[in-house]
Amino acid sequence: MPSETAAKVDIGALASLAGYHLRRASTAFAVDFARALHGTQIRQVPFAILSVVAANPGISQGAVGRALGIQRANMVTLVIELVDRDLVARSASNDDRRLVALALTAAGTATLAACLALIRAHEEAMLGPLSPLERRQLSALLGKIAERDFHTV
Amino acid sequence: MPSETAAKVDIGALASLAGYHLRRASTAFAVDFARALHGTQIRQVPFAILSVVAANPGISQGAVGRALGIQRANMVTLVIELVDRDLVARSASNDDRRLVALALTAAGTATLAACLALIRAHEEAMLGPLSPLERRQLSALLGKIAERDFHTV
DNA sequence: TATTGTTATACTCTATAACTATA
DNA sequence: TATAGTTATAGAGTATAACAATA
Repeated sequence: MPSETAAKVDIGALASLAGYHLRRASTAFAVDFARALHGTQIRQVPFAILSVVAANPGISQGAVGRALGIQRANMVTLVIELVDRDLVARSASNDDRRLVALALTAAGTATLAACLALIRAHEEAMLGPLSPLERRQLSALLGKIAERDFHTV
Repeated sequence: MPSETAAKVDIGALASLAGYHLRRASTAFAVDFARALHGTQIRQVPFAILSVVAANPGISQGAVGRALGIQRANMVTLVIELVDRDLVARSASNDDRRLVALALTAAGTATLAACLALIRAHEEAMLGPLSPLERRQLSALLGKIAERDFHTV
């Protein structure tokens, strides 16, 4: 009987946990993000890096990681990917030769803009059921939660 | 100069994206969940399975997966882990011999209760900065977003 | 000593494809 | 033919430890 579709199962204690709903909503966004940006080959985390580098030309690799909650060790592979795709350029800092300075290439700037347009449409679709007031409320509430010491993007 | 602590870097366009804040908040919850339940060896996804099975004794493995957005293939390993730890018991359904019926063992019931107490404290800490009204608002808003066809936990 | 970037490695979660046994 | 469970495998994100170069 194919008419059994979605049986609406009771999820128990889970229903009262904010962490669970946060996880489901976040994953839903991630899935739709991947769908919306499939053509660009840009994923959520690399996009976040592009956004931070664009806002801070010459920023060090480590500083980008700290801003996004990405560990040093994991930044390496992510940056290499962006450099290999010619979206980000690396240069040695003169002041402190331990630092690697990052900046967007022309292609990186163009890609960021193109992605942003796709992401705006994706967000609009995902937030569809929310009024402008509710969207502001959501942002404010999430901000209060995540405004701490966290690691990890 | 160690006083540079958290340089408050501008994250650019990211700051206006609900998906980004959702991801950060969700990850923050996941990290603290792992910390709070470290002693129990129970992770977010296995806990979700325990919760659904507890609320629906005898439910099939596939139905649990559909309720939580976990794919059939991925349910297998997760259920095996819970069975190996004697938290969940499997039995063959009489009506439809393709189905595997799941139920909590006594140990599973006890573990679920113990985890829930730890999770309540963890949620209380994570939602600390939110008033009771704001918590209800957050739940309602997340519910509106995730109330769709999604897959994936 | 402390920090940056790096390498190596492991674990969790998620995804797809193909197989079997039942229906 | 369709579904449930399974197996195998891969990709993405995140975690820790240890090393070299530099401060």
